[in-house]
Amino acid sequence: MSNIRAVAKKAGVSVATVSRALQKPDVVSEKTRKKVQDAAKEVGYRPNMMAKVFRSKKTHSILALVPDMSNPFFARVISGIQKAAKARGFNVILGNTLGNKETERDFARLLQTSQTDGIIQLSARYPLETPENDIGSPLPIVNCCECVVDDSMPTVQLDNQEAARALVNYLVELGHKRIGVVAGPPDSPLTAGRMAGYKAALEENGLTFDASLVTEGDYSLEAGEESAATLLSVNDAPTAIFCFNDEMAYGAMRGLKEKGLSVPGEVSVAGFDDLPFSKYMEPALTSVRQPSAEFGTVAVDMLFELMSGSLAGKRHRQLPFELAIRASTGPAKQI
Amino acid sequence: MSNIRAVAKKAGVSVATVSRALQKPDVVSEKTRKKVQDAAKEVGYRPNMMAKVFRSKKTHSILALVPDMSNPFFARVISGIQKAAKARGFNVILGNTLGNKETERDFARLLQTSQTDGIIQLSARYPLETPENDIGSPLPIVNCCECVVDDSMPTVQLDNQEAARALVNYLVELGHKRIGVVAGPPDSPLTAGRMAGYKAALEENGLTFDASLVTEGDYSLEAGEESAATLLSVNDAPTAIFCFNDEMAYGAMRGLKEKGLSVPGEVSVAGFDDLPFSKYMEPALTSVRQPSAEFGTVAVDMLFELMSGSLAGKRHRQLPFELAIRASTGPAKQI
DNA sequence: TGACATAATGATAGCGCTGTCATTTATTAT
DNA sequence: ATAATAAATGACAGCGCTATCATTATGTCA
Repeated sequence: MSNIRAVAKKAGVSVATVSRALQKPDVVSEKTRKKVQDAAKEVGYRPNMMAKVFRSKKTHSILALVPDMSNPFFARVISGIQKAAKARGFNVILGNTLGNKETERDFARLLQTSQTDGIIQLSARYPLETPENDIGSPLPIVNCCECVVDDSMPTVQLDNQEAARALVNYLVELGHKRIGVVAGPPDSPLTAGRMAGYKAALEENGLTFDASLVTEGDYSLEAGEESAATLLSVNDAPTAIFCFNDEMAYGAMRGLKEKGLSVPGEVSVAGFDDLPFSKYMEPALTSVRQPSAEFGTVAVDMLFELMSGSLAGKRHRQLPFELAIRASTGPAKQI
Repeated sequence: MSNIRAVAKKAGVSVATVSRALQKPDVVSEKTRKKVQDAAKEVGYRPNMMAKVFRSKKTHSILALVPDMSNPFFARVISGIQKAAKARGFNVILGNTLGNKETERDFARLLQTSQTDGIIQLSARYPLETPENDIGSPLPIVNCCECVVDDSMPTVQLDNQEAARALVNYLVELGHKRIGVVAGPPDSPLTAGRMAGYKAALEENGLTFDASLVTEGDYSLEAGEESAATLLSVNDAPTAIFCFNDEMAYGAMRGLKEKGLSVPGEVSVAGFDDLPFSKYMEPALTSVRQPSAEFGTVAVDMLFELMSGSLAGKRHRQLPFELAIRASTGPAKQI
């Protein structure tokens, strides 16, 4: 593999000039630039990026930490991240943690061993919280989509509470008084935010919170199906079910139909995320739209500001949600 | 940031010994190994991976080239790739090409500039085919899921032709004589393979091929919807529609319902991929199951064999498909 | 015990590149 | 034309690590 020295020799200049001609073309004369470029082409020069990275201490790559790649919502966010990163000449390393704490830390170590310049994490847990990992200085990490407890971490998020509140308010307007919830994992701040919105909406409409109407799911299709069954077995079963993501809503719809209940005739179902599929479900799913790809873009923007030290006061950005009202929700069945 | 020299000093040994103690623990005495490990911990040593990579010329990363991350099928394959790579201590760099030729080449260049050890590509086009990129020696690339024309490239694939044939045969058994197709992009070998299977099945059942029953789609939900409309407008419209992926099948089902046609009562619909969603559609979608995660695993296995030079004779591996018969297909409507 | 093989360690070059500083060349002002 | 300034280039150290080879310590056997 030809190296920078071969080019220098061919072009009759020093290696430093070659490096300059290729990296910062504006500081060399047009004549030598041309000379170097020709020589590079002639000897088939391919810069060894690893040497460059090693020397310059910039990897030009960011790590995307995600609990589950096959989750379509995350896939879309990552797609946004990748596009934005590429536009800046950065690569994206994929860290699929499967929710595993150890794996998260393994990946986070990439940052500490200078294999990546920054991290965008799509989960709640701060991956570097062990004392062993505490190296004092703030690391370039941006949290995306999740609520985080640590206020100092830069975040891009939805106002989950407000979104949940809006959706539940809409269900109440339709006449629903018993609204079931298929929530996310109980320890997640995101779950907490949406639950808070749910409760707020109940309260402002004079409805009492009933813990038996709340189930927990892991965001999978199966979880939705099981939760629907659970909710139906409750005394005075709900006439509407609010799932904390669309996949669980799909599962719930299936569960309801298996019990012979029509959606939305007998039970309304709503989701969260508004995946592209949701429009195509039968009936089409009511959901809260999250600007998935934009999450990625904004997160990348923030990470770059953070890395360049120019992250202005606003460490927390909020993207707007939107209610996507479709056919899976309808007037409450009169009892 | 403490480096290897600091550790050496602390442990009272040479840097070479530190390197050995940490990289190949079995060649140093137990005593010094312990000494070095303690010293490393004490000074908070974090090896600079980039220096290591630079020196050893091994990046321990592979690139996954994929046309569209948000395609759930690809997302699952990548998930498999990532898991398998991680098990071998390798990272996965994500290359979302959006089908763009230039972008593909940009990413492929990572290999040539020693930023990655190998590539797994999930698209058909050979990314390094320009003369500029031709550096003679065979590069460590494995093709996954796609059919490739170039016989020398190692591949993991489904027998797409056989799978399509099996599915169409099944539709014929149900009594369908006019079977529409929503195919993939016309230039894709994968499309060609499945089309060949479709035609073969028609032929062996004494049915004549009718080009007006074939539409092309880009694997999107929308394409399926539009294609369904197109197929319905044909003279003597099909009683069954075979889509080359599940997403288009979802779209087709929606399109049919919009025209007031019942599935499978009036028109049967089948897909390809068998995404987890398909079981949850209403009606549940008949499809060809592809072992998505296993694709990733096997591709990684092959890539490692290729990189270590131990790839045995079999450069083409085939994974088994399975028909997932569900409610979206039924007996042909009698005319 | 001495001769030899083997295991463990040390000394050091250098991977390919970039950043710094010194030097040369071109440009402008006087 | 000369001095002062700016632009362009060259020389070279060294990033942190690993690979190689030389050296020393340890073990084995007659």
